Amino acid sequence: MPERYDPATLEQKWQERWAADNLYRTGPADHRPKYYVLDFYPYPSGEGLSVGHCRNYVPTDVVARFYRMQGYNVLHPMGWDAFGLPTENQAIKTKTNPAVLTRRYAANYKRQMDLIGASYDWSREITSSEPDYYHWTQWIFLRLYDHWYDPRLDQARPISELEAELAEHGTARIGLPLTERPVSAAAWLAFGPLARQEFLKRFRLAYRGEATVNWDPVDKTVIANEEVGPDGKAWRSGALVERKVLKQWFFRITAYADRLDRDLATVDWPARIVTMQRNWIGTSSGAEVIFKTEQGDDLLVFTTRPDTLWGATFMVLAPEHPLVASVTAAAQREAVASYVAQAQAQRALAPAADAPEKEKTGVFTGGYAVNPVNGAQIPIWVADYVLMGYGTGAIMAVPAHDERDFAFALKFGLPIIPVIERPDQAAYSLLRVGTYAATLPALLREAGYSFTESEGQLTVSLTGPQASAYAALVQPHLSADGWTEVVGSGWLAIFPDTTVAFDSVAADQQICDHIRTALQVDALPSFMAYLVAEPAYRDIVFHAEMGTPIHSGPIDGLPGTEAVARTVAFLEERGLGKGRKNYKVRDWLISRQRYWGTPIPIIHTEDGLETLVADAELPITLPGVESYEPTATGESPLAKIEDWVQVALPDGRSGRRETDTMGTFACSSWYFMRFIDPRNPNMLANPEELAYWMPVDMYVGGAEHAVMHLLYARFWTKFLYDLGALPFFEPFQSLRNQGLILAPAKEVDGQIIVEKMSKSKNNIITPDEVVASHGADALRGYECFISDFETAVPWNVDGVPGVRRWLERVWRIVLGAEQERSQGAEASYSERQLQRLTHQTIIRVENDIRNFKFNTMIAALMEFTNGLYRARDAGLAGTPAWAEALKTLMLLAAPVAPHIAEELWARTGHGYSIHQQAWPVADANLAAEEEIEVVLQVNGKVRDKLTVPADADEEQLRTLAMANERVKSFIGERSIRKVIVVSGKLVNVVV
RNA sequence: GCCGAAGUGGCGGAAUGGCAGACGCGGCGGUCUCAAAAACCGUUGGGCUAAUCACCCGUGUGGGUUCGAAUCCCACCUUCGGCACCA
Repeated sequence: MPERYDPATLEQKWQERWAADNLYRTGPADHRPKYYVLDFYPYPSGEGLSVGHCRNYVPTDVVARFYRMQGYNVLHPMGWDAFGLPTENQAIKTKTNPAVLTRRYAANYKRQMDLIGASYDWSREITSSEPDYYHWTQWIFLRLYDHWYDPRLDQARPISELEAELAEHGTARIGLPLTERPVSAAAWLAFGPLARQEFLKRFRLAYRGEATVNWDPVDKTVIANEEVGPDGKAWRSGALVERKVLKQWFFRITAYADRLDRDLATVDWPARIVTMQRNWIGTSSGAEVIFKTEQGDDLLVFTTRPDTLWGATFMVLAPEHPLVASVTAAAQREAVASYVAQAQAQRALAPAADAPEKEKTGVFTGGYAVNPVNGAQIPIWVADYVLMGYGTGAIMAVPAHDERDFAFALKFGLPIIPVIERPDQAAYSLLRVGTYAATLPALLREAGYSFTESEGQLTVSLTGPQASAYAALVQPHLSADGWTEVVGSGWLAIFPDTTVAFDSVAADQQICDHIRTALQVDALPSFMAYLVAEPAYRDIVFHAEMGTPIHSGPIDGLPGTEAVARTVAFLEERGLGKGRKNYKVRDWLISRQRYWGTPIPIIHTEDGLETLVADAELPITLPGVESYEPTATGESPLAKIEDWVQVALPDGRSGRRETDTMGTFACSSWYFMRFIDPRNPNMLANPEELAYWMPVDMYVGGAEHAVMHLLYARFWTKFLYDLGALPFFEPFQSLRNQGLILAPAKEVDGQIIVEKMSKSKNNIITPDEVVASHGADALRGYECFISDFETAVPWNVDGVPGVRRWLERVWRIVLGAEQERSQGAEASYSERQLQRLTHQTIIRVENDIRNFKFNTMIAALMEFTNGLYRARDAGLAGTPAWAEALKTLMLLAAPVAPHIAEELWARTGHGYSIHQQAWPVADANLAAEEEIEVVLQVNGKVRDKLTVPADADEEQLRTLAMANERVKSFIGERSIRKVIVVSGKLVNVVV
């Protein structure tokens, strides 16, 4: 009997040997093809790794080992995304330096990664909280600050080039949006330094703007969104969170929005991630539109839906809008003044975060503007739901297709005219009790309309195109004082004497007059106000979707996106507006009022100017201090450290350092480049090495990073590309997301409960405990085998022993085939069959690794092992096919089970190391089947199976099928309508 | 609310237009053993049945496309992930 498989001893032995030999050290660029396989940058927490994290690290390790055996130069590094809130909070709590905590946590992660046999090149380990790393985060910040985005060249350029252009031409050639105030060359030259700084802020890719933070009034600190409960109270203090506006740093990612969207076409990523990024960026073709006031002023609005312009029935100005005074008619002056004053008073009281939507308020100015597309006079209102800081501070209101405008129009009785067809074309018509003839229901049924009846009231469902036919059918059967309408699509008001299309403000008035008379009421502000009050119509009166325009003159009937383009062209031809792409994505807020982050290399001088820290002064390091407690002012703890904050500039001026630090997304936006040349003191990374190794070939991590991290990293990569620092513009060629591993399912009161692993639930399973009981190879195998790679799945404690049993079987079949035989009957298995299985398995395993099907890769290896047992019982041990099969099994198992593979390799007399061997090459001829099973179906049901030569053609299959007794009996007397033959698969006889 | 996914035996899953349930866990029966464990062999979706013959049903629910649907389309239900200061 061979020695028992003892993972604890042999795993430790080989891990020490591999480390001593630097087996996984990656050299510089060479002649070989490269493969860069990277895990998402982990944040080392005090809790260490769970088996859930290993779902990421094991598969990438399998891939790295596989590509090494394929002859690639493989880069497989690991480092630590170490700045951030959890460590800082822990530091405050335990009064320990966060750098010390980080090193402790990272060392533990590294120990665990070694424990599971991960083949990282630790000589390239990086930590983003170390000065030699964040030096280059700061370096990139300085370049962002010093560049602007030129839309004409579609790339970043030095800000000095913008200054030169401004001095010569002003903004005339830059193509500013209409909303941006232009500046002439003379005006620019007349600007003082502060005015220039303010102006350039609008262009810089890193700039200081204003943003609202969550303010905890008890702890007197800025807190993260996740530290605010759903009730708007701070987790720690329980205080009601307030909002506070601070000056903060942003990166102008919006400048790159178009390229970030466009270049998604060049990457191999899961489709859902691409879609999520596209939705996040949210490109839409909007327009700036000029409305003329009665006084002849231009009233500029921005709209994301130019296709709805014909439905703009009023305008709304923010209370602070500069034109409020001039458009207000004398009669309304007092009302407007008092509303504006009230709105301003209210704004001073910062509303709580996510306050429930309050009732709309507003006041009519008495003034009108002209809708540029149809010349309609539309009233101008003032309301506080329009914000001066957003867009132009004025909107065109399209109440039929914008929810806020809809609510506002209903409240103030303004007309609402639908101008976009519902995509589903659904419509309802309500026939009220006593308004129609008794014969009508039968007629409707006969005509094919479906309707429901309730207490004599009929609700008919139809579609827009049926509206006029429906009107013609119903009208003669309405009682003299009755009426009905088609609502949702088709839009008609049907009276006994006339049918009115609901297509304009005039029609709205006409319909209202009719209904007023019939209902004998005095006031009915709009047809829509009447419809909304009718429960049957509640869900169909309003929609905000894209669709085909109606009641919109020249764009009627055009598909949505074309309608937008046509409208923009219409406006531009007549000088009434300008197309402008609009993005949902907002600029990236980078400031954190925290200690534990990368310092921002900016100095604020006494005269109010921002000064860059010189490259030679980098890195600006964090001061070592005792206390990381936040200040009471909202500034970061750094602000209290006077000897760090105060700086004297070489020119004699004095200044204060920026005390905000960068959020950690900055660190993780370029780390994949630092791994390529991690110790370079002179530059971010050597350009030749970058050119060889980038982009990352395979990037693997959780789908929770689908949007932000990936978008930010892509943004920085494109920026560095524009600078000429990189020869590529997409950082991650292929991306895969592993599914979450949940805690083992448990049964409570008959209910199966599955939860996330978490410390608070005390249900974390660590790799340490699994390795201790079953070994790293069994853990690795089960991580692969547990489920499809991308699927979330609960851990099953019985799964690891199953994989362990497989490893035991591999151990015994390789080392002790001759000694052991099954007691069962003599098996029949040929050498040729074994050979075929060997080569089929090579193909399967290889394809599965390439396609991230690690679960079926393990299944293939298990089937191979089962086949070897059958072959042994058939007496094949010792044959050439047997020797080839065993060698192949060890090589194919090496990526997933590196320790046992290395041990067996050594014990079977092969040279160290199996991980430096070439991957076996499959022979397609040896793998080919000679005979295949073909299914015979009658009417799609399997009735028999035939074994035929693999190369049997369609005609042979058809003949065999028609001659088959079972097929004949199922056909019986019926005649054959069709015979479908799929070579190599089946014959289906249709009767 | 908005955006994005996923629903298949007792359990994890395989099959992505062509034999549903590969592989493993668990269960059942057996071999070995004084016995147990381990290991090995066999069996294991449901119904009907003397039967492991045959037949019928079966991939969240309802409809559709097709000679043929777990797979494609529509609607619904349920569950999960993200939503910009956790990373």
